[in-house]
Amino acid sequence: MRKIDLNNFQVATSETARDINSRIMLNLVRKHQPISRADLTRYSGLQRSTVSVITEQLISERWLREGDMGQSLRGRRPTFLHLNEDRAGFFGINVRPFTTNMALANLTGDFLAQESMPTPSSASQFVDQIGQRIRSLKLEFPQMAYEGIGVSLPGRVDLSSQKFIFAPNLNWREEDLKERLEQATGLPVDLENEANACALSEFWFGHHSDGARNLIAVAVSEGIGIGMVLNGQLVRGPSGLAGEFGHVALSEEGPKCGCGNTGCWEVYASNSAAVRYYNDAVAAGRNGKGRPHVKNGKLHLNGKNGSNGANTFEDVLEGAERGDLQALAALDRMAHYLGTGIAMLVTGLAPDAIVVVGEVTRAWDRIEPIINEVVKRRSFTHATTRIYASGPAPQPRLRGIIALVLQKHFGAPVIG
Amino acid sequence: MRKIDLNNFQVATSETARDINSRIMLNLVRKHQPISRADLTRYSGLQRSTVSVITEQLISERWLREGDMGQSLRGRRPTFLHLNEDRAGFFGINVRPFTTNMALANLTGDFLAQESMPTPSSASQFVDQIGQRIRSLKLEFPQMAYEGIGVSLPGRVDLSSQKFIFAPNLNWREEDLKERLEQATGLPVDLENEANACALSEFWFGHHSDGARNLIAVAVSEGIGIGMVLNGQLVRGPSGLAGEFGHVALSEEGPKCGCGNTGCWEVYASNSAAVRYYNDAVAAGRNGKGRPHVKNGKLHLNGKNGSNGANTFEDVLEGAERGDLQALAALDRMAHYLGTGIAMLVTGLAPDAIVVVGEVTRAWDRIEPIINEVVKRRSFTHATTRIYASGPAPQPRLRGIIALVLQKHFGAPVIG
DNA sequence: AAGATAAAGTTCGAGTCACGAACAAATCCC
DNA sequence: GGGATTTGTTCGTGACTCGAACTTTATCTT
Repeated sequence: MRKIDLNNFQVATSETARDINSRIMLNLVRKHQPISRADLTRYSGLQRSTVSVITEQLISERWLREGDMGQSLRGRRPTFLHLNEDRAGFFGINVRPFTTNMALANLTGDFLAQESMPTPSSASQFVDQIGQRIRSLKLEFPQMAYEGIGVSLPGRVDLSSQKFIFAPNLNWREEDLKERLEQATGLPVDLENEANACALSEFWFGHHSDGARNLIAVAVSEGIGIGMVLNGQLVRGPSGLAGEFGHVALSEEGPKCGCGNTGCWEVYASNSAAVRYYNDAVAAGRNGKGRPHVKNGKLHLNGKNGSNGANTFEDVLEGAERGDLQALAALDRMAHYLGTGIAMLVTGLAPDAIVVVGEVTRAWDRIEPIINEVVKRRSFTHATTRIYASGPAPQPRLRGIIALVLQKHFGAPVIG
Repeated sequence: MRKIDLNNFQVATSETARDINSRIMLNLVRKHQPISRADLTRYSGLQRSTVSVITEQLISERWLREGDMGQSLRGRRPTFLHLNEDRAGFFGINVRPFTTNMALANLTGDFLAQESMPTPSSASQFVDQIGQRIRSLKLEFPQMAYEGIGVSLPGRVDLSSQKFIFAPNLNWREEDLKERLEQATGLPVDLENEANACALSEFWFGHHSDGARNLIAVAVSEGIGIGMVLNGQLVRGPSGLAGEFGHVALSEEGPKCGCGNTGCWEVYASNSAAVRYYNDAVAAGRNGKGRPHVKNGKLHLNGKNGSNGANTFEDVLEGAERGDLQALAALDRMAHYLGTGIAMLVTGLAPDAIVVVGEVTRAWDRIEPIINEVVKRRSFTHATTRIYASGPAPQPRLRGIIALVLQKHFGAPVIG
């Protein structure tokens, strides 16, 4: 039950009922297509007449289209309805520190086109380049009705100003990206944190989560970001800062983190942490020791990510695939701490599922049992959260940011 | 934006709009009463005619009543509307390990009667005794229309079966309390975890949280329970287990907790923990030492809560009020760890506010600065969460469980 | 082959609802 | 007392869902 927000509510008009029921129809078609009007009445509980009128309207607005006839044991054969794949173009843009991906998707969430480019060094250049690509894609697919743009960012987006803040790995200035991109393209733009995008992707496209309304995405890269869908809604907190579990301390003591705190989860379990473990082990190996440096009971931090030894997380992963013992040990250690943090999420939020996203899932076979063991040992035993690597969808962030824009048409209208 | 739950949704009928708008009216009256119809049209954006019809209906159903005339600078004077205090009796029952409180509240949430009794030793006796008291209260207030019963429990309630599970401090068997109480009283019954009740109390009755839609309650007693309101909704997780942050480990090593894990937050920061600190200090004092027992780097656990020295948390609080240094040290230590856990919540969920509930708030002046210092140092600095002790409301659990039942009439109808 | 049966889908009148204009009531100012 | 102003009500209109009746298109039975 939701409390009505008296600072920001919507009264119901005579069109509200149609609004709600159209959304329900769209969702039923999305889930069950191809589906007949008769089945829609059965699933929805609405009257046949009402379903007829609503679908007629959705067809005339090109959200739905009629397809083939279905079979029936006796009586008139049903006409199948489908989502209209030609309608509604959504652009999704996934900005990562070095690479930016872009896709054009239709109503069903399928990608019609996909592009990749080096991430520009400033927001201005980004707006220019994206604007240009969108214009040329629009020319390439002239029959689409374009609906909006979603941008996934490696940082948090302030909810009220829609400016993005905190992109430690992106050297853009805090700018009004949303408005500038809207002006450049003439389309509505939504910015979102990448972990939130991953959570949305699982929520809207993950078939396993059929009835799951509480999902958490753990986006592991240079840091760790958490995206939460609870009660079927993205949890962003009052200003968009919710989800920084990556900066929760796993122990009172511990290595210093860039955020000012010490012992943050992401200092132990991010890609950078694995690189550090690996470099330390390699260095220690050269010194004739078998263990990483430890000074007064604390981990020894070798400056910034992988600066010592110049290894990258890619190197660690490749090493592990080759069977390099030091790389495997680094990964195992990372997995152990991933498990520790995930145990915290399982205990505190008891979601249906937790999805791990990031390069590290390439080594999922290796790390999964470690994570499971730690979670089993260190979490509240009654929760039955499933933990898995982000599915076969190649680009969770990109699909998630598409889900964000799709939501506007498939989500329940906010009333009351 | 909410995704429509296709396993469990509600279509809109012709009455849906009225449903929604009535709720909005009720909420506006609740917030602004006394208020005129004219002001309701201004706040709501509905037409004067619509407001007239809706209020007339709400008055005929006795939700609202007309009151005095208001003033106006010119023109006809407005008729004030109020919530009808005589309508709608809600029973709230707060079950704690030793004492059970009960209250009868009206639409405005004011208590008309309040009772207290020792907590029965079994659920059967509980149902019998409560049934009897409710029958006699109904006779005492015959004009009320009774709407429901809410029960706050020191444990978690399974969402699907509505059985309560996990009441480590309550020796009742896992039983179908809900149905039995409904049969005994003829009223709908809702069970809820006490921390969730506290969160609801703050959300519905805390005037400070005017626009706050993300609140967390930290209920500190023998253990630590967390109740979360995020996006204006209680977060219970798929089966009602969300909120067990009390069993998140603050460090890899640490004292064993009853849950099986080690180093749980509540082992460090609950009332029982403070008693343990105090008893250890007293024992150490007798041994001529000034510090608690420590064995191989771990805290020394003296059996169960306060068994050594037979002190209670009440003793610690009284000791602190008298200025007993050992009691003050125990409290300070508890406060430190309360801060550590709260920092986790601030970092991970960045709510508008965190409310601390429990006996420990009697020493709030002492512990607040300690908590604030730890939170400031150990949480993500960008969040602006306010932390305070549960307000002057004498019985947060009781008010919260009333809020739970009130929600049914003031919450937004679930559509789509 | 004709009629019965059944399922899909449409049409239409009735009831509910919010809207908005017109109207009635109450009060102040000059 | 008359105009201005604000509150609150009445009533016709259009949007919506409902449900019954009806049409269309099949299969099954005899």
